[in-house]
Amino acid sequence: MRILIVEDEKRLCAALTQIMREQKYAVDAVCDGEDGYQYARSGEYDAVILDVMLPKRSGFEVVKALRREKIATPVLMLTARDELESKISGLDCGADDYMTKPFAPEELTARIRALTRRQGEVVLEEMTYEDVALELNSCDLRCGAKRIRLSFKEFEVMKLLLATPSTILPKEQLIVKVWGAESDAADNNVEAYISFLRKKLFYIGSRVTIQTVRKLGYKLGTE
Amino acid sequence: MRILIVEDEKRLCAALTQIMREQKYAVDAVCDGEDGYQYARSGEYDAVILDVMLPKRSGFEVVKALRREKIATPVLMLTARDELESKISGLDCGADDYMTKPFAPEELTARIRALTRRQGEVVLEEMTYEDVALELNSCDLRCGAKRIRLSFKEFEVMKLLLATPSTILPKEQLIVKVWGAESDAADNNVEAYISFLRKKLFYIGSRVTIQTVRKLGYKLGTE
DNA sequence: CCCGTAGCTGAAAAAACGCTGAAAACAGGA
DNA sequence: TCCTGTTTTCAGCGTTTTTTCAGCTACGGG
Repeated sequence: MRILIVEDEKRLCAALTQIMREQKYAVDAVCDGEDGYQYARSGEYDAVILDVMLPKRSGFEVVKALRREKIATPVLMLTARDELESKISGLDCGADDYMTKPFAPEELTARIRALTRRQGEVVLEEMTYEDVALELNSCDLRCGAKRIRLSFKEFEVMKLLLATPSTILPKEQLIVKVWGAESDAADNNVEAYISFLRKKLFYIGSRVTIQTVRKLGYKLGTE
Repeated sequence: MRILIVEDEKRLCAALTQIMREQKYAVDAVCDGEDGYQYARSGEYDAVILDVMLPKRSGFEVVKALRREKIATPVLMLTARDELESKISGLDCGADDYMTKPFAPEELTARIRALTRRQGEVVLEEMTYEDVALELNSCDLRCGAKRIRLSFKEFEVMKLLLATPSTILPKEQLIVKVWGAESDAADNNVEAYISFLRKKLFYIGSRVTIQTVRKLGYKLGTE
């Protein structure tokens, strides 16, 4: 779940971000109405938390503009207490809910839950190199019609290789990114996984290979 | 536009009725939870204003009962100020919005406008994937002529799986969306329901399967 | 051509993860 | 209240993933 926070007051913005992150939302935060509008119109968010008083464009303008473009992302407006007029115009502009400052974190999260309850999300993506594709949503490695499921760590390693297809990926970096900096994984762990991946690449009949660069690391190539 | 008001405090009830009538809504008012429930389940209202503290059945019970019967009429809950817990449970129970007492008439009308605006949304009859269909009104899972009733949680889980058929649905997300973010449901709860659903999919003879993606979650697929 | 280092890989052990049947706890309706 | 269907809990089991290890191969420098 992705949340966009549009709030110019630095401290509040940081607080909001933290609260939502704790609830496992992916948060982006911007601090003026123009940026808020530009980000929100991408349509990639599951909800927007929008202050009314903002530099450049007010929260009202932002919602109105979004709705005019048929962007239906739920919007929760933030208003100062005693700005009843704001509340009303906010809802009439097309916001889905509003909340007065200050507020309890629980209230915020409950409201966002209510707003996002009806959402579904669809993101399709894959990384490719030559004739192989790594399907990020299923962890499948595919070549033509043949496919095979990768385990979690295999997937992580393959992802890193595909991320920088032309450059050499040092073992050290693989260890840090896949096993974590703290871990005491040895070089041989990486070698084992490279071996697994080679078998799977072979199995699906790809002409992509993982090439060893002695003393330096690995890179993708073709036979 | 027809509005149902469920409020036991006589003066408040009269005030609400008057406010809404002034806005040209057709208003029915009842004063206990049982009546509120019976009236609301007729489904003939465009919105319900529902107090939490009510004789016979609490507002929570009423919403929950309505939602269980798949009555989607928007519900605005009324709670005393400082009953944050109530607010949260209200939204989690299936209410669409809440408002604290006392409140300004303009706020009430604005909120009702917001709630009734959402009515335009298209309501899906069923969600399908390959040879299975999930009937949203009856909670039945169907494959060809064979069908089986799902329990509420089974239904919720299946709905989420169907919402993103090609992508992996993490357990974490299932817990948050089905059990609620606050809940202390364990991974095993999800596993138990996946197991139930698999049995039912098998029972109706579908070729759809729920595939496990270790460490990541579940997704739908076919044998 | 030989040696030493680096890397590879099969097999097996260890750990993590997930599945499921059964029972208990719970909730709602008659 | 009891009964029924739902949800939670738990323990044991099976599977997959991950780690480990040992023997092997490939490479490059001298």
